Amino acid sequence: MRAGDSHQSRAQLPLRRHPFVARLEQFLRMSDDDLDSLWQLIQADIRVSKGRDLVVDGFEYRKLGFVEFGFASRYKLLRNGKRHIVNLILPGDVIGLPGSFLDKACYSVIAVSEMKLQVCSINEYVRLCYSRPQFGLALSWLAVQEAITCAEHGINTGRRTPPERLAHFLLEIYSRLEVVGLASKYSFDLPFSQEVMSDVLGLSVPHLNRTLAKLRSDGLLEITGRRVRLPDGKSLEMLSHFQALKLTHVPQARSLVRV
Amino acid sequence: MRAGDSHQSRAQLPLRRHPFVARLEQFLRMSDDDLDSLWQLIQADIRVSKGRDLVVDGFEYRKLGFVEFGFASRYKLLRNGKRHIVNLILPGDVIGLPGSFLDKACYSVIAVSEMKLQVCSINEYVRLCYSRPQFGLALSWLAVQEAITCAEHGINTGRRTPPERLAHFLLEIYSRLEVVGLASKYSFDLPFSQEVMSDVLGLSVPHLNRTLAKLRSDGLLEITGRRVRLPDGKSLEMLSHFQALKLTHVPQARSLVRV
DNA sequence: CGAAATTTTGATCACGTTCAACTTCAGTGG
DNA sequence: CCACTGAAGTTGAACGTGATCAAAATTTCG
Repeated sequence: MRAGDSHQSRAQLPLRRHPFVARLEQFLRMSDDDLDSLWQLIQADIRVSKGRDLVVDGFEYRKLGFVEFGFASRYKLLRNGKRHIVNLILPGDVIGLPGSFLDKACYSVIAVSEMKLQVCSINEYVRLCYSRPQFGLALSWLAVQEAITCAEHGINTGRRTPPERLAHFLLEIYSRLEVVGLASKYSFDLPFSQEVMSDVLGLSVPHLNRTLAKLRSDGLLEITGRRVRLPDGKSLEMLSHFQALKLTHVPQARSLVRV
Repeated sequence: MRAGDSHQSRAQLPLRRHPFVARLEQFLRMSDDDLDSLWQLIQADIRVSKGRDLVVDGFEYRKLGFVEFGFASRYKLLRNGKRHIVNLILPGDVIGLPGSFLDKACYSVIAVSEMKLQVCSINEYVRLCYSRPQFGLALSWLAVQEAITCAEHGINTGRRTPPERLAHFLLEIYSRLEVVGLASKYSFDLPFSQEVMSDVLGLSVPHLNRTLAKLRSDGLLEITGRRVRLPDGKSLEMLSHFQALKLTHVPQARSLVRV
């Protein structure tokens, strides 16, 4: 933890406990030195209030933002007035993926709650990748995870019934929050309105509401205020064909002996 | 082209003309030397016949396959017997993304036509990333592109009407084929049965068929055998809210001067 | 406390699924 | 060469699901 001390005041929590780092550690072993070189890229701590736009569809965005806390949604507005939420952004997620890889962002990102994030420029990050290639690989791993999440959303809306979709959604959020220490024992805080969830799942608000009621009456879901509990996780997993992702570790340079 | 000559016999076409290289060149400048070091990873040329499984859901897969020609589909079978195709794999695409990043692949890949691909082990590729970090970045760019494609499929099935979906799908395939030189002037060969397309779009086969008929009668689509023509690309783009992806270039090491 | 946002309930209706039959086409062997 | 086969494409009718619209109930927040 020694190497990170110089930046503690900015990060305001031990680096190793930042949810983004917790996520990286799923698949990448980082020395204190690695961690420190990553943190030196951070240009600013940003606080964002609920409802603020972070990325706007059609405009250039060339930063990476590591979410320390708070929630956001990445969405696209269609010409017919409908909105589709491509992915929800949770603590530990990166904002600017995929926006920073495009001339112009193709989705918007809006804060769903008060948020705090650390921001660096994408060019700084790429420079780091040239000196420490494992960060380029880490970025690949993150992007692959993003791709899988989106693919599952496609399966949800394409081929699953509304109760299956909702069950899958709840389990996905649960498992993503668990990785960063914000959920355990099938229980977590769900800071999303039903309108947001319906735009993720491709359902109308009334129908989502009825679907929630159904899962509740089937004993698969309990809601108290913002708190969600899944009393029978296994049944939910069966119902929704949910499988937790197990990412491999990024191989380390020295372990890759030429055959 | 000098540097690649030693491997010409294996690649069987000039390296620069391989569709995967054409795709990479969208966003990465590669020297002959870079290209050669990539091609040295190739362990085998593989030919696959129609209907063969390349990746199987639930099994380990630790390779990258660069498609020289032919088509495949990446799909998941649900317990209720339905199938959802997460993405179609075209010439220039990579097989094993995302499968190689997981303990066990979470989707299957099946050849939809005769195929040919060049294969290397994922570990060999990662080793290359440590010596030439731009390949790690390239992998990120590819994964981001994959994520965006999947996200658009989610929007398709979540919030677009069947004609919009189909229009978007046709334009997506067109623009992906165009990048690798297999389509031009809004015309291309579409080697997918209606059953495949319906599993991409989350529609039943009869309804997809009627939707095809509708686009045809609206003068937005002409089909002769396998050949597809989109007589009014602009209207299709309007109808489906389609936007071509413009990926940024991967910054080169020397262009990233510290501020 | 009042205003606004969110959640819940109800009634109607259109869209897309399902299932079935029929057609067309490509490939194969008699 | 034509008959046969199986796959792919096309069409039709009936049904059910989830959207839509509207209104009431509840919660949140200024």
